[in-house]
Amino acid sequence: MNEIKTPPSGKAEPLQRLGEIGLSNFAPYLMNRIMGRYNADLRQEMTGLGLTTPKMRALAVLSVIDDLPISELAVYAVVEQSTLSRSLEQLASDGLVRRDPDPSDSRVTRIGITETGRAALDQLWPSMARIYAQMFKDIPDEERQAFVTTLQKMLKNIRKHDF
Amino acid sequence: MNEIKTPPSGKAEPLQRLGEIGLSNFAPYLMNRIMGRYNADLRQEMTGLGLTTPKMRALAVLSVIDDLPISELAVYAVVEQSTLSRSLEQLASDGLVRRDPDPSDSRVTRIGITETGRAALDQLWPSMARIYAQMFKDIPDEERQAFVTTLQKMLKNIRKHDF
DNA sequence: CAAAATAATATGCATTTGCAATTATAAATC
DNA sequence: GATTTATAATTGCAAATGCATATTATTTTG
Repeated sequence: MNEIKTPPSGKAEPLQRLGEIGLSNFAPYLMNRIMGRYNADLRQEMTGLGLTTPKMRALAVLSVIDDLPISELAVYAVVEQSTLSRSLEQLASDGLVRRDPDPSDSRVTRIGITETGRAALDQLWPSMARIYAQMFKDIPDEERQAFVTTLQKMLKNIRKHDF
Repeated sequence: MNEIKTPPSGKAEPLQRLGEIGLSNFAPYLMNRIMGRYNADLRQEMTGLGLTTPKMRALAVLSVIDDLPISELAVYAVVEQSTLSRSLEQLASDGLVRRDPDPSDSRVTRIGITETGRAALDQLWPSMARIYAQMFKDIPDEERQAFVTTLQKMLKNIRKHDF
């Protein structure tokens, strides 16, 4: 009772509606709810540090993969290119990132994180880790791992780029 | 190789940084990436129908749980209350929702979906279902079910309200 | 190799957003 | 039961967002 009905096989069925699935069985709904809270909670911590969600995301990505072209960073950071452009302007003027012209393609600007940028992120990290831990409270390691594995498959299924 | 290091046991460890975990092992990152795509893909379909993300979310929730106070709807729909207030204004004037005063508490306005609202959502639903199917392509039913179960636990862990 | 098509970034602008403050009502406290 | 405190919803406003476009550089094509 309460699981998603599986089509018997093959044949196209009259599309199951959201009301029949139920909000709490619809993965995208649950994910939006969870990430809504996660991002809102984090935003509170960021404002104290003068960061916004796009800025924080850019820094977070750069802390792992450095020296990215802006367009690639936009994909990784899940921020609109135009929004990111403006965020980077500020991050650069605050000395949290560096802008380097790409030597082989002069259209490209590569973004790198500075020591100051890393420090800013480090200040935020404990909050991120805390909210992360809260999310997975009482969820066994094995389940967590399986969950991440599924997420990786989903990203592969849905993403538009190869990264 | 490439899994999250588990603290040996007990003792507090020097916090593991994001770079060590890796973006593709960090669940919130993956979830933001996936939902970013999901929402962006959906937005495209919505604009054709004159809907925005907040409006669509309100309708989607109402299609499952009707006659909600605005403040509760805001939580379910993951939309800021002030934003929702304005979205509902438009939905109401377009005849997609109904606004009823709560009989027992005159501060409260209860929102209900109209037939027209349901019809609008029905028009969008095939796209939602298609993107949903794409997300879970080649992911076995059992895995999908386990994934949703974990999501439900996570929401319980992180949410601020009892619903 | 000139012309056209594609790509990376920035920017103008209208719209949307989120925060704080406001208004109206209800509940709690003294 | 009057006063304080809390809750629901709206609204003013500055800031952020997304789209379309502009600009510059590269690649492709004829």
